[in-house]
Amino acid sequence: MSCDFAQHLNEAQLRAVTAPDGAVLVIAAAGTGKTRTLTHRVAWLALERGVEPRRMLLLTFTNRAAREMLERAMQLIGQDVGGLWGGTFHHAANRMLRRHATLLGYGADYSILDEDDSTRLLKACINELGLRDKKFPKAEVLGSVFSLAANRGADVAETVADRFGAHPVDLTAILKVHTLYEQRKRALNAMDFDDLLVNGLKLLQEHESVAARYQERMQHVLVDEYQDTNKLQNDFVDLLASGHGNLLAVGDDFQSIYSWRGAEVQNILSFERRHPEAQVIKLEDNYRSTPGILDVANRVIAGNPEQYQKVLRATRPAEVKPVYVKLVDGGHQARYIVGKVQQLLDSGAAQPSEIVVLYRSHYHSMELQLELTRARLDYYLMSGVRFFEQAHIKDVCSLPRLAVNPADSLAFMRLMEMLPKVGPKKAQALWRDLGQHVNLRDAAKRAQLTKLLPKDAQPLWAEVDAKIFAPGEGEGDVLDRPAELIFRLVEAFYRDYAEETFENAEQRLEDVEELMTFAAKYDDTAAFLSEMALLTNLDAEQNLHAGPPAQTIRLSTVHQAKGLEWKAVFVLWMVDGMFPAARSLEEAANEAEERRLFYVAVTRAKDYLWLCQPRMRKTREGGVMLCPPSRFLAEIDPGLLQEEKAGGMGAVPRWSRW
DNA sequence: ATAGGCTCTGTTTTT
DNA sequence: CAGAGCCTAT
Repeated sequence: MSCDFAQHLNEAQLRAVTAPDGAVLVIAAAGTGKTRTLTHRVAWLALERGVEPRRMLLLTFTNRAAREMLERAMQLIGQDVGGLWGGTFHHAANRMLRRHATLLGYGADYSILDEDDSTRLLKACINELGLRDKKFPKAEVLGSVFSLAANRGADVAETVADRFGAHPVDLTAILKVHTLYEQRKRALNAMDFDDLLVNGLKLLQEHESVAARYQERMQHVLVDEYQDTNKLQNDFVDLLASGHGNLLAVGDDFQSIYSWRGAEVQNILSFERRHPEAQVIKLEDNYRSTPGILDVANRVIAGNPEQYQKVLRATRPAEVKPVYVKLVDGGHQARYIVGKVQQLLDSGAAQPSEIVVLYRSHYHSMELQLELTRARLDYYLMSGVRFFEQAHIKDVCSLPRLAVNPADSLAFMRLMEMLPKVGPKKAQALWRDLGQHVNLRDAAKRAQLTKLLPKDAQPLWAEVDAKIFAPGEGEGDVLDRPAELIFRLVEAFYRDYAEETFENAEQRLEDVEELMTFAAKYDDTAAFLSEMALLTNLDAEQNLHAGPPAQTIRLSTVHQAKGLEWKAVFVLWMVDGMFPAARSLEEAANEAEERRLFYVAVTRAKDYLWLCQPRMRKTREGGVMLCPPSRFLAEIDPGLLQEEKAGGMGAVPRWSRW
């Protein structure tokens, strides 16, 4: 049952793992065994220090990271770590708030609004205030500014003024929208993603007994990806650990890539100031990449004058240098990559699952997707579409949502708008006439609803209602069984609706099937819904489709590739305006973050790295536009790269129909 | 007045 | 590929 820590770890890792109580900051450069260190720390605390897993809190950036670490820790300890809290900040906050929301004036069964819900609600607020105007900022834009303010713990007015800079905006009107939005969320008994963090922190700050309870319970707080914490998360962690001071933070300031979401590199840079007795341990021995790749990585990041200077030290033998290819255009780039992928596969140099193509923005992968399809190469897109935010998933979840939270007007309207002759206006009128509260357990209320519906919808809904609320064979209330609830809605109504509404109804109904399988694990509708809302697209795919297909190459944004590694990495569109992104460069300070993003891309590679630079791109009007090479390429000494000539326009595919 | 169908446009990164 | 905006049918 014991575990030989000294044998599994290098000297620096071992110091981190066996550090005594108190604050510890681990600066873990890319590929230096950060996950290994964290999981061994958990195991060490459990085995050598006798800390029960349930007294540890492990905060991670993604659910995937949490799951991975818990699994590994479990293997090391040789027993279940079920009691260990592990997950994202949003998850941890939600877990606390589910228990104590009433202290903050929320109902215990509050809904969680995803981004789509938030935007809709904001739109409604803008309309209601009569501000819908070409010149008034769009709901999406306001949403992101409000969110930024929340995550920075900053003043909304200042953030808005800051964000819009010189552009003339009606600050007073924007603040009115914000106030109304906050009121509406309250009326809905709902929290958006930011509210989870805001209220999670507020709970601890304003309710000493609650804070004491969790401080007592969480004897050790461990935080992953610390460089990407924002003000709220940082305060949350500091507060939780303030009693015993047992806080272990792991991060790499070079990989801070979420400032646009309110992440504050200063949190990691000022850690020592805030925790003067903290031990600081640097991990610099890289086990992932070849020296050639590390040379490039070190070179790239040298352009950023951050505080914790560190050099990635190679532990692997030298092999080939990273490749730099100039290409004619996006099509050429796509054909080149497909060719190289085929070479890698044919030569046995890499398995499909060991290959990734990275890019700055989702749409950069369009041409490559076409080309891969033509070449009949399967690929797995780490997509930008969030599973839960797809229309059909939200449609079927609107019923359980309303079941849990009778004040959730968004869910109610969504449900009603699927009925014939019911659009936004009618749905709103219904909501008003029903007293802005629809408790599905109340049969009289449901009857009243049916009566208020337009004639075309009445018989349909009456039947749906009857089928959904028919006394079931199963035990307990249907409303408490999310899978059954969704199943009944689908059978009574949604299957037909989907077939009439969507071109790809079959596909969507398959998604719904998978959703039901997932839902079946829950006998608590509220728990199911918050889990759904907090799942990212990646997590959803892991959970619902039993992981990505093992034998396909991957396409991913650099952001989503954080924390992962592949044998062969291609980086697309190394062109100024795309990587770095034009919009990021509008503010000078963002260049450094784009550079860190490039650093993240480079350090994903274990053996092979290709940097691709097309010379031109298509414009909207069908013309072409010359692209200057990415400024980051110029920062790399030419000697560190091997330049490859990609012949002509690339081979024209044999089976091309054009 | 409102629902629903049609066309056009324009895309950073995500818990 | 979805969302805004316009048009038409009720």
